[in-house]
Amino acid sequence: MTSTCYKYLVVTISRGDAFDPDCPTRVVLDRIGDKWTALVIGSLEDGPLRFSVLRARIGGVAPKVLTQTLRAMERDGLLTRTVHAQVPPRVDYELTPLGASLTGPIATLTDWAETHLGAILASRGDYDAAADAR
Amino acid sequence: MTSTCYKYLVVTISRGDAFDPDCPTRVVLDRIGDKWTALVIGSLEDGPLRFSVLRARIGGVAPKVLTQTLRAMERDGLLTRTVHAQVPPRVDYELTPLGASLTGPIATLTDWAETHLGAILASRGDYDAAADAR
DNA sequence: CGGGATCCATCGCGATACTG
DNA sequence: CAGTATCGCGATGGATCCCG
Repeated sequence: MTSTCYKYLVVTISRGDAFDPDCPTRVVLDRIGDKWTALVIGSLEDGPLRFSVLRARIGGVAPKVLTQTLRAMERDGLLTRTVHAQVPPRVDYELTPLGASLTGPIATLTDWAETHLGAILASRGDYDAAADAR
Repeated sequence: MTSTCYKYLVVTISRGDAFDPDCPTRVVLDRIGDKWTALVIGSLEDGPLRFSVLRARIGGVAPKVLTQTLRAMERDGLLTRTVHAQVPPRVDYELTPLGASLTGPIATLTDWAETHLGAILASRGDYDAAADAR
């Protein structure tokens, strides 16, 4: 961790305002840390999808919430929203280059998660067992 | 994104239960996506710190919330909590190898965030300006 | 000093119903 | 089809007070 951004994080920590809304890591974490954004990115990796298909692929997401997620991502320039003037309505969502480039960092996180999930789950088991014993 | 974990994500998506609590990416995202965990990891990178120092370094975090964060991280095996039997009490927190290894993926995310923050903020500005115009 | 206990504000998220 | 409107729950995070 030697990037300027990390320095920024350290600096903001020492300044006591690490939650400066312009802290890059915070901005990104607030976006992909929500419940559906990472899943949307994964679903759109192979190409554009329309609203209903996206909704079916992800499963279990309420229309309102999916709309919220997509709007936030559009606002951040992660995807484009294309309305086709026809009946019935058809709206396509497609990752921008910016959004597609986020798959890299997510993959890194995903690889780490896959490698270490066992350790995390085991640690949780131990911790809870020790707590129960008391 | 060709890891097994990503396949797992895709599979769980197609199964409609992508929020299976055992989805590795979800577990990790739920932890580092919270408000303070990433900051704690950054603060502990250079060595162990005691509670009060950690609290001062991060700034703006309530004792209760910091305790919650540290306990969750301890439960997941990301750090160790060492109570020194002395008066006044002294408790040290230190990253485990597992916790330290998380700095890699976080750095990747941080680098991406630093590189693209400008584009995100610009996109937000455009989006909001267009919305205001209406 | 390092919390535990309690109360509380906020907000993400979800279920349901309705519409251009 | 692709949303919007409304209602409301539950979890996170915070403020305050207290204790070993």
